[in-house]
Amino acid sequence: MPVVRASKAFIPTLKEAPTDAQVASHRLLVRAGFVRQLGAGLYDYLPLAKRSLSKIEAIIRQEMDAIGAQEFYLPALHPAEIWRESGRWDVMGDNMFRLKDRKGGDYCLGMTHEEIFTAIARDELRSYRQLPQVWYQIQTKFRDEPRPKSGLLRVRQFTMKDAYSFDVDAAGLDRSYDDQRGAYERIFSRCGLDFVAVQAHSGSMGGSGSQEFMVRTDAGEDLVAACPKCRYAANTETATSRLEALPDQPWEGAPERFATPGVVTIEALQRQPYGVGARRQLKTLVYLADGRPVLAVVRGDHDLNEAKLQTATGASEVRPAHPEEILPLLGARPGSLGAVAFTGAPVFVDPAVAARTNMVTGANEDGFHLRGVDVKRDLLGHGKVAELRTVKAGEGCPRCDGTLDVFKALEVGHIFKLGTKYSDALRANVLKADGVETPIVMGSYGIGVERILAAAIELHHDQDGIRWPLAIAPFHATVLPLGQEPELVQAAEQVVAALAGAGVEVLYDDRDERPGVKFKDADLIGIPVRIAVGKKGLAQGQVEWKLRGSKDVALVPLAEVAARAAALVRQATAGAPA
RNA sequence: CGGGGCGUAGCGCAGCCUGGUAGCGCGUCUGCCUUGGGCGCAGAAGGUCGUCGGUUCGAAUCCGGCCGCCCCGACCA
Repeated sequence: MPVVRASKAFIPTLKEAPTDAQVASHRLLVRAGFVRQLGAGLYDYLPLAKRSLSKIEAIIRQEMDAIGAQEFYLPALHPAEIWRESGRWDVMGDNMFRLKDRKGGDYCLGMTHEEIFTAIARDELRSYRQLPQVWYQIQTKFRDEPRPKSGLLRVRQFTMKDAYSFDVDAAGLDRSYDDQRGAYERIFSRCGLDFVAVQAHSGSMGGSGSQEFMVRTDAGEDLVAACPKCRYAANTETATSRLEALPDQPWEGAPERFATPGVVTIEALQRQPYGVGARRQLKTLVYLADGRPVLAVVRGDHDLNEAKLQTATGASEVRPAHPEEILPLLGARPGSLGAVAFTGAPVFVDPAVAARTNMVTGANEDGFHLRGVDVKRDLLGHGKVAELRTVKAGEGCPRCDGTLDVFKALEVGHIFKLGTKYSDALRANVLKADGVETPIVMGSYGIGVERILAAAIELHHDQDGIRWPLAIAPFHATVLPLGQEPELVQAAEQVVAALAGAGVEVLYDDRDERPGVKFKDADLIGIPVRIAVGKKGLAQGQVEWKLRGSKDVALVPLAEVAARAAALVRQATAGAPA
């Protein structure tokens, strides 16, 4: 095992981090000399980072290979045609980096590789006998994120392990999907991450089902709803909850229009003289789904979830309508909108209000509302029930009698049952045993490599720096001679040689620095085992053994450290498939 | 895309309001000193003040355009 000497290594640590680093992983990666920023969402990975990233990739490879997945390496530069075939050249919009070649042909930088892998399957797979196939690669992806942020957590160029499964039928897909899920659990565990697998929104990938692997951290951008009593856990983009049924006072006859001058908020309608509780109001929101207007109706005190609206409409993109788009459509401004008897656009109604009666909503006339609205009678004739609202912490679990917890989380992996969306689009078919041609049933499975790195730091750090899980630490151990005296240096080099001989990866801090500097850097970089060689200990033939995660310092005979470190490394990196 | 902030030495910042000398800390280099938690002393190097234009005798400072970066709201590994 080669030894790295700190005096020669490029490990540019900093006393102060740039102020624009907001999250712990970003701050520490910069301070500890792992990364530097090149541009918005673009990072230089320096040698320390490269070492850790390579370890993460190695774990991913081992687990992929263990379930029979085969590694590929495909281009990151794609001709536009293949994306046009699947229809995603347009769907991906501004998130895709696009460019032209010298002849004027359209190209893009790959955001993901469903199209490319599916094209290979289409061209090469003919028979069900060749299935299942599970293919993967570890490769660079490019996404022109509207807002890169949080260091490595949201960037424009990143490394993804993406895998694709090809089966004859849904049962085969289920098996491939389960294999991947198992591999993902082992990968994240081995990388030292606590994670939860949650039910997820499929977004632009399409398909029937998907799960995200989430790391619970405030640095994350997703919200997960989870039940501590049962296994239920879902991204709030799909999570549902159990709500108490609300009693409604009876109301005879048709809705009644009443004047509400100047009232344009739920809040205002709650106040006197109206006194209409938010839970008795219908909130009507106007959105454009792929450019076409739609209405979303939720309870007054509930929040619309745009991802759910996207699912309900089947659109690839939804956005709130501008006020000037709303007025001509509904004849009123926001604040007086309602969906009663409105057929000018599709209407979606949240289940929480589907059975309600005697509700109040806008009359589509500025300054007027309607009361006595019976949702089933007045809205569901033309409208459709669809999950639209965002669940909140404290609501009932939809699966048991528990109470939902809602927390922030970072997505590190996502697995999808794609079905035949891409095989249909690209005509990737095989012949079944009965001689009939059938579209290949696909799954797609992604892991963000740099996100694992950053997530591990979010989970494992303290005031002094990073506390790497041993399996993905840039080095297993660091050896610090606490002075330049020949006997110290000689003893340190003896320890270093023994460690290297025992298969331990060592950073040897041979710099002519004061002990304080070496201790600070060792803590900052976060190497799991620190072996300090000082005069006092050496007089007894001992060196200091300290683990980054603990306060305890042990004196260990010089001759025993290597075996001790090797045992620790063996134990911590166990779990690799044979 | 909507809103806010910033751009001055490698890093962190002051100077700008009220135009005229570009400064501080850390880091770097040299020497001495020190050697168990980012020591101490002395000396030194290092800046087209993001960029283009305007105002002015004179612009880091005032005005305008552009570029870049960060943060807050809608997207994803």
